[in-house]
Amino acid sequence: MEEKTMNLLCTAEEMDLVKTFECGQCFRWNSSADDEYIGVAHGRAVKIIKSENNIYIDAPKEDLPLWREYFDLEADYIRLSEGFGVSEYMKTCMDFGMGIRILRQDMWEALCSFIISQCNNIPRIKKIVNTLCENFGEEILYQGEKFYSFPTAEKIATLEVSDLAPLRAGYRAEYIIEGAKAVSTGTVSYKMLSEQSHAEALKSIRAVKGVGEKVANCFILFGLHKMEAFPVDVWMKRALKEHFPTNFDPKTFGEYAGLAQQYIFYYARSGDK
DNA sequence: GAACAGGCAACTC
DNA sequence: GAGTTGCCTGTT
Repeated sequence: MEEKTMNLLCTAEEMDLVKTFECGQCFRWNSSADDEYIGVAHGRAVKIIKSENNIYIDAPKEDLPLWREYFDLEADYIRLSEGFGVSEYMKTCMDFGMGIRILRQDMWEALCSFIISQCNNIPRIKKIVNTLCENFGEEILYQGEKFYSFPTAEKIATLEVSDLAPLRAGYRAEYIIEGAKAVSTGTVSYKMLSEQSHAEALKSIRAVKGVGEKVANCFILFGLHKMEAFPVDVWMKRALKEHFPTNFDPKTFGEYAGLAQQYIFYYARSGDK
């Protein structure tokens, strides 16, 4: 074990590794053992573990602020949830999902990943994303194993659809390249979009071919960390139909509706309903 | 082999 | 603007 730089990140109560990494928001974190995940973010491979009641990360002390930001640990999710209402159902969802952190992922990585997600299940999304990184990312050696950074939009923008054939991404390949071009040319920029309202950002990102309502909202929530974004997929449709009035408006949840969405979504996907 | 999947664009009315 | 259809690929 080369864990000489393990540093305390937060308590296990603040962040639940399984919930955070398995709730469908990210595709590059994998369990490497019990209570242990390895992922690639900020161009580095990093291990994170749960021990006793704490979460430790294999990163130097000076990088802790960076990782605390990535895991959104400065936000108090209990307080952000105050507008979610007090229905039994919402309480159940929140209890079940407590410990989920909405990651501050790289904008381009989120855009690309959720373009790939359309009409796909998580294992296949992970496989395609992984192949994309292996083929076009930079090699990262970590604890004797090879990992790969997420390729830059600039790099992907230079490719042809045929170059992406190894991904087996099907009709999404064209959309990946369209997204890469939009980001690399600055048509889509973090600065611009983060300064826009949710509605404006939605319009901006939907101008990219292959980005519809659902992918756009995932992008805004996970790539821009605008918490009012409320992605509705088939799971959410089912849950909303069952537990909320017809024509339910996410605005009811307030400006952190996206967090409510994650709690509902994660609970719906758990199989308990 | 047909139907379908965590969605989208293009087309129809 | 609401509804339908084809799309790559993999799985059932």
